[in-house]
Amino acid sequence: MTSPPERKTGFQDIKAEVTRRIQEGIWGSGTLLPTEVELASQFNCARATVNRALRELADSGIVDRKRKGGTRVIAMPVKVAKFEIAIVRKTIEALGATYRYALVEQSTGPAEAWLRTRLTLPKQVDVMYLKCMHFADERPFQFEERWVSLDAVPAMRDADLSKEGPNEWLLRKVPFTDAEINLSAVGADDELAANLATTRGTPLFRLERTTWLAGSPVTLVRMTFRPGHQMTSRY
Amino acid sequence: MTSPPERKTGFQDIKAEVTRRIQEGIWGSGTLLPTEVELASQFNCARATVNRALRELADSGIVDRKRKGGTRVIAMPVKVAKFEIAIVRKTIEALGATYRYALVEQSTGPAEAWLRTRLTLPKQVDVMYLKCMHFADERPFQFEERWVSLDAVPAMRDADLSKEGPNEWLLRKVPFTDAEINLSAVGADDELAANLATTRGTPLFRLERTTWLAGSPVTLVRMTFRPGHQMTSRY
DNA sequence: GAGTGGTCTAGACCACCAG
DNA sequence: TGGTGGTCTAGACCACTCA
Repeated sequence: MTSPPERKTGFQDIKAEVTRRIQEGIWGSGTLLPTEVELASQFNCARATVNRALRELADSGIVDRKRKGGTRVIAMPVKVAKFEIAIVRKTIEALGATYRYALVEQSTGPAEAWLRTRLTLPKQVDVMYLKCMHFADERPFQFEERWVSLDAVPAMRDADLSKEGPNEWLLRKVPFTDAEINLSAVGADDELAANLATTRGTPLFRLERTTWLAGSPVTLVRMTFRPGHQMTSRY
Repeated sequence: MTSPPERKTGFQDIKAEVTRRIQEGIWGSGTLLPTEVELASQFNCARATVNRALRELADSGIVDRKRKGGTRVIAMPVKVAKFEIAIVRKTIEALGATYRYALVEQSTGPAEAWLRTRLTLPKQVDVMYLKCMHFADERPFQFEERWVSLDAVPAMRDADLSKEGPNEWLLRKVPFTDAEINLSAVGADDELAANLATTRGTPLFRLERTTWLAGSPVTLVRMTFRPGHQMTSRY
């Protein structure tokens, strides 16, 4: 026989096969799939193998699983897109450009009302306010504004941010448990225009991230990118 | 003894404990974690349980795993943010608003050069071009432009898009295997300004998605949102 | 070559929830 | 309340890769 190696049925094969059946309409929207036991029998493998395959499909938002209810093909899938949020330096280096960082401004003072609201901060907490620039091949790439709770990160007072950006400093020093990311489009004001070498009103892509450590707010960062910046994801 | 229920150690407990140790700096950046066998022994559970915990942490971008190399804490983690991309109607209904859809324009013709490039289309393929609007409580919410390969979706020619948006129609009829999502900020041109009830130059948030079915391009959709729109993700 | 993670198995018990 | 998925176990073999 010239039969090829013929690998055994793995969870990846099952994922592929189930996906195929859904995509080809064999199992249309809302269809109730066979139980794990049945599928295991059909695929001639252990139930755990089927379980892993279906569990991962559920994670991807392809099917919905309920105890006793079985596994169903999701009718209008809420697709989940994963975006990789790397630190700016990595992003720039990935573009093949040379990275440079510059601290523009640094100050400390009590948190303003809007910031306390945004961070869920108790009254009267000191925050450090930072402005910095990230360059790619000496051209402006990203303007960063950041507010750091000195209550959560007292060591920030003594941080040397002349060489290393606050992002990397914080990543090294302070862990966080929760984050909220917010994407939007804004028009350049005079400061943004000046820093990003563009004109007032230019549409710019902005990413804001708020992070907490065990319920306590750590930092809010507002990153505004040079004109034309895009975020991309494949799945 | 008044000992509490004391659930057995599960993979979730292990995930939590490992996460804690990383966050508290017990296992700093780059640290090599104990092997699965060792951890299983420490946690008094089966290796498979540790395996699942560590595998999921690797999926989250917290640790890096290599055969023979062991499991390491990632130094500068590339955070993965998951954004839910629901159909517009769902998004609007989730806001508690009433959804309305309107088809603005529809035409069919050969694909232009830029589109062929964008979709990896072979020469001379007919595409359907669509413009539609999505309203929330009768106010403009999203302007949608779409190009559909009639080669991949011949049934599109006969689709009734007067009541249902092309997005929902396609989701019901045509599966896809791969997608690329692109986020950017654009300034409103005259058409966008008119459709989204704003003024020329207003910064707008845009989401473009290209989808393929088994390597063949299906559709490219360009969704531009009303001023102030944001996308949010928590993790 | 040897150590590590990747995966599968066969069986078991449990928790949730639709009928 | 019974059926279904959720999870764990103890063991096994394999595949990658580092030294």
